[in-house]
Amino acid sequence: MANEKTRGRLTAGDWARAALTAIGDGGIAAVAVEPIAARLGATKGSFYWHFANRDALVEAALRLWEQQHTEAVIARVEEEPDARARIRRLFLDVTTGGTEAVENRIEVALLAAAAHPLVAPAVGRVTERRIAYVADLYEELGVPPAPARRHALLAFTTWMGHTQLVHAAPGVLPTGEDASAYLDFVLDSLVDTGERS
Amino acid sequence: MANEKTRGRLTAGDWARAALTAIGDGGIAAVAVEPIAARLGATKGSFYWHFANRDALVEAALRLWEQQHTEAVIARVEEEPDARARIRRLFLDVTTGGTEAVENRIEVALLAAAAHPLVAPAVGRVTERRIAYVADLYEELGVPPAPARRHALLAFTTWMGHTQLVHAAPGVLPTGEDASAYLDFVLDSLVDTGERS
DNA sequence: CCATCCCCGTACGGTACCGTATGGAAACGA
DNA sequence: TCGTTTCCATACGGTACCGTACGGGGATGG
Repeated sequence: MANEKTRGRLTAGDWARAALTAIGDGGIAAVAVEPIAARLGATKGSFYWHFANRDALVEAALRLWEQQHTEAVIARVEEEPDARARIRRLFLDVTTGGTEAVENRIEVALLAAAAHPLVAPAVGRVTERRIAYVADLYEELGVPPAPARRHALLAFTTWMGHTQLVHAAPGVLPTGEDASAYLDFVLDSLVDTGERS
Repeated sequence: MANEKTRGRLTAGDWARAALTAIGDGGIAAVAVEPIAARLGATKGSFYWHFANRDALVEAALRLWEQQHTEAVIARVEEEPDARARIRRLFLDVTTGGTEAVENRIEVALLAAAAHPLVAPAVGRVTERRIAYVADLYEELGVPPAPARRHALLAFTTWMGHTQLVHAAPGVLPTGEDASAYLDFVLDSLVDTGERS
């Protein structure tokens, strides 16, 4: 499999993508030059021409993640016309993809590495960006800013927890037909913005 | 600091505790014999007398975690007389402890390592055990088994997400007085078992 | 006081990875 | 075609860790 386009020569982007994949497979510790080089069918000689050292590769992978897994998802959700539909879409996008979704594995790995000096700022920015976006969605539903922020925090918390649960113990979640029913149950509890009180 | 009691000689339990601490600090990968030995003021010679290899140490640490961080927490919550109070207590116990809570760091690290062959079964058992316990709490509130299971899943999901958020980006959460207000907001959304529909 | 066993330190070989040095092949402009 | 630049493989030293071998000291029972 490896890399079929640009056969032979590699770009810095190729290395960054491979590093991000490695993060999904084995966490930050799996961003090791020699194993990734082998996976790309190359050697360290190539790597140290494109990057100064291992940390630079980690940074490049994080930039890739920060750009792809935040802005891209938001852009996709923005296609939905209705704000209520966007919230549902946000959860569906993340839930669909199954247990082995690479996206989720990367999320979990980076969350666990939040103490890492290179990871911390990226995770912080992405988290704040996502919560702010969800808060905007609630405001579009007519919720005032302060409660919108609360609802966004709870929705994001639920989203993270769900991702973790799917990743760590998929067996406890409902399967088949019950799966979508449970998802509706969760979404209803999040989209209910307190009309009753 | 190191280990002051049992000065000199070490037990297998000492190694297991140190390994669990290491997991909290740097994940499964941080369970390395020589660094832990240094932290205990000993050498590998001691370790390989008490354990066959590194995997055995990981297993011992996981057994310690599985026992302490599940049954102990449940036992403490069981002290609360009212079921509603128990649910709140469950969240308060986990939230209180601050950002740097060792407990949370271990949770996050193990969740991220759920793909590890030694970690997977432990995480699976603990997860199922916790969800079943929360489902029991909801049933004590008069909720039938099926919806109780759904509510327990959502509550546990929220709990996990909250733990992740506290660990990865504590800055996005409300601080000071708003913190407990937000917590009440979350708890209300979880303890509300659908009386309105 | 001595022998035995428990516990541990030291020394060694092996593996995996980081980073550097250097030569050379492939692409490219003139 | 030829020189130059771009890109990469090989080889090397250094570090951190795993697991084994072995020897010795300290506790303990007689």
